[in-house]
Amino acid sequence: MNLPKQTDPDATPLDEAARAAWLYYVGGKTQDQIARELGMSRQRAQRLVSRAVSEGLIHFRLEHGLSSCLAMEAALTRRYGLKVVRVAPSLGAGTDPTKSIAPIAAVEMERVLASPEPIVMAVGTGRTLRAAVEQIKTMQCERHQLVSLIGNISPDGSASFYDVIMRLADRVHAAHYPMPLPVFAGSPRERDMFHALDPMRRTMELARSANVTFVGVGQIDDTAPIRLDGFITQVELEAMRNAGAAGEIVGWIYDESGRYLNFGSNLRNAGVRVLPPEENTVVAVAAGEKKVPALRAALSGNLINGLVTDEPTAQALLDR
Amino acid sequence: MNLPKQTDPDATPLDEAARAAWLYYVGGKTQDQIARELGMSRQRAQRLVSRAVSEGLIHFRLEHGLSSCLAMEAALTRRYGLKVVRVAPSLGAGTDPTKSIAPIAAVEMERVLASPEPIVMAVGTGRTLRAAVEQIKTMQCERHQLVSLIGNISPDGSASFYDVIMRLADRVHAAHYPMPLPVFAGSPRERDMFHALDPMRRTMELARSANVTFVGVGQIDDTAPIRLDGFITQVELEAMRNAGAAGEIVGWIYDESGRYLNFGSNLRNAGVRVLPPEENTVVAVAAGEKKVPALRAALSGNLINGLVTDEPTAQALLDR
DNA sequence: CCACTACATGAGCATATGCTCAAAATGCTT
DNA sequence: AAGCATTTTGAGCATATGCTCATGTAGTGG
Repeated sequence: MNLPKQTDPDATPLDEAARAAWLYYVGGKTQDQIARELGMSRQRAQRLVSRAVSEGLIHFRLEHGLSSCLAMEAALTRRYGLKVVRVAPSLGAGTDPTKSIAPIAAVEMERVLASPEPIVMAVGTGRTLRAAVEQIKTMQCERHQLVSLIGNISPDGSASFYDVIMRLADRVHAAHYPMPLPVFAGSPRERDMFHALDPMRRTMELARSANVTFVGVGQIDDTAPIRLDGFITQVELEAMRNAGAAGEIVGWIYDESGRYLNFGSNLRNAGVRVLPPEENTVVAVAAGEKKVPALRAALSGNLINGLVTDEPTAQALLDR
Repeated sequence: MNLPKQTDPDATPLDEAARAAWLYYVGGKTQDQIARELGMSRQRAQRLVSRAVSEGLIHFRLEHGLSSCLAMEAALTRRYGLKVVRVAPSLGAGTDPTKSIAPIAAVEMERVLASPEPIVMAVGTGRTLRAAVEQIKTMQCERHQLVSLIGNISPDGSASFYDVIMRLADRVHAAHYPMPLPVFAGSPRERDMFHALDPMRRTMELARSANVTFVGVGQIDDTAPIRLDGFITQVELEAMRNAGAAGEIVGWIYDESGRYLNFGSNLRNAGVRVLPPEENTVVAVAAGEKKVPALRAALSGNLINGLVTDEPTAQALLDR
């Protein structure tokens, strides 16, 4: 056995965690061995490993497509004519589906960003997308441009609630264009004023020219994120539901056949809405029983031509 | 809790292993929970997880460059003017360095193969390279061409001892050109006869035109792989050592300043030797104390302009 | 149809892991 | 420099993991 090494003096705490995780997962050593090698207590080694996992320093990636998931991907492609489909294995009914689709969505985003041609990638917001971005590996993407589809000022005035674009830009080192706007303007007139600003116009134009777009999908029910996060009021939500609201993408509410409502909060939405894609690719990242109607509507209205979801959701979209 | 699911009737054993590993590593569940969810005994779940790891269905990847390794990479780049350098964290003095460099080399090869332009990748053989290829993820690389630098018939007549190119082609679905040749011909004349064959000529030409080359590096001492695998005799090895042999790349032996010996077994080598790269990239994948002199020689003779190695080896190459 | 090999299974157990808690260290404010 | 809050540390312990071994089960060749 080796003599206990002194820990490198110039190692950051994260370095130590990464090294411990490397020894544990790649080297297959026990935490006891690692502790001895690194000259620390076993508990400290244990904490470093667990920290590395929770901080995302080490990633687990399934390199084997599960045949059941592959079958669903093929079926979804056929049924809805999609360009991009990934179905993540479920983690069981009790678990937040975000946990399973985030790593898969991250791989898909990496694949897109690996393109050597300069691309414009537009992104929405939301918990799911945020989780996915956290799992993306660091890359050098100076050639690409990232643009947000949606304002980054939430109703309480704080910037960046689920600040997807900034995190993404951090990770992949690309030029990025957030929208210094409220998500919803106070009135249609106020929104028009914002839109008249020159830099805003340019950013929105960039967003509309995106080659690839990644968005979340919100359900319209009592748990509607757009309502829970305080973007629209309960009253407004009810009105939209009565008008046939079925789902929402970057705050734009559409009905069950995927047509945007020309009504209510949509008149105040200050962001860029996603239009049925032609050459470009629009990938929805969403899973969960509650989101099935919203996804079905977006798919039948061809608002999206790509999907990252999990097994139960895929199954639900295929049933019937 | 969920009712125990019946295992899918159409799931292959590997599918089950992959699913168990997904639930374990990505889902963070205990093997007990997994066993219940999948309707099997805990031991079975345990075996599935361990199988998924050993079969490489699940990969562990460090997403955080250790500062000490990054520093060495920078230093090696500066010292030897390299285009590609990766230094893997060590797994401790007792552990086979192959284990640590294989995953890093795999990432590097994936990066090269991700190129959308068609490329020609030449590969050597060896334990290390073979281990790296096993860790490469499956890809669709129909646009690329893979070519072997070295015959695939070993001295005992069996084809494919460390059949790197076939495995690689399997994984990445690219056109591939092995060399249906013995590694060493019986005599220079016999070698010339092989080389006169038309298909052989074309393959060798392809190999010489490679954009990127990945090779192992063999030491020339009592543990020389070229000797242990029975390619040359002890007597021949001694003669080469006396003539100044310092290392070997795809069976071609070079001296301490990286010049190929015009002598002995080199006169019978039927493969394509690696020449000092100009536009193209030649990456050596090798680590271990024993390989340091061979690596140093290859580096100072500019036989290679890329290196994947581990921490102690990098340190040794930088010391002095 | 039987004997044989090779591999899969579950029980039992030694060991590894991760959680909780109290003590110690660190940093920040006054 | 003292006091307070926050974080880090290791001990102890309950639980999870993985190994060994005895037994079972399928597949193969006589």
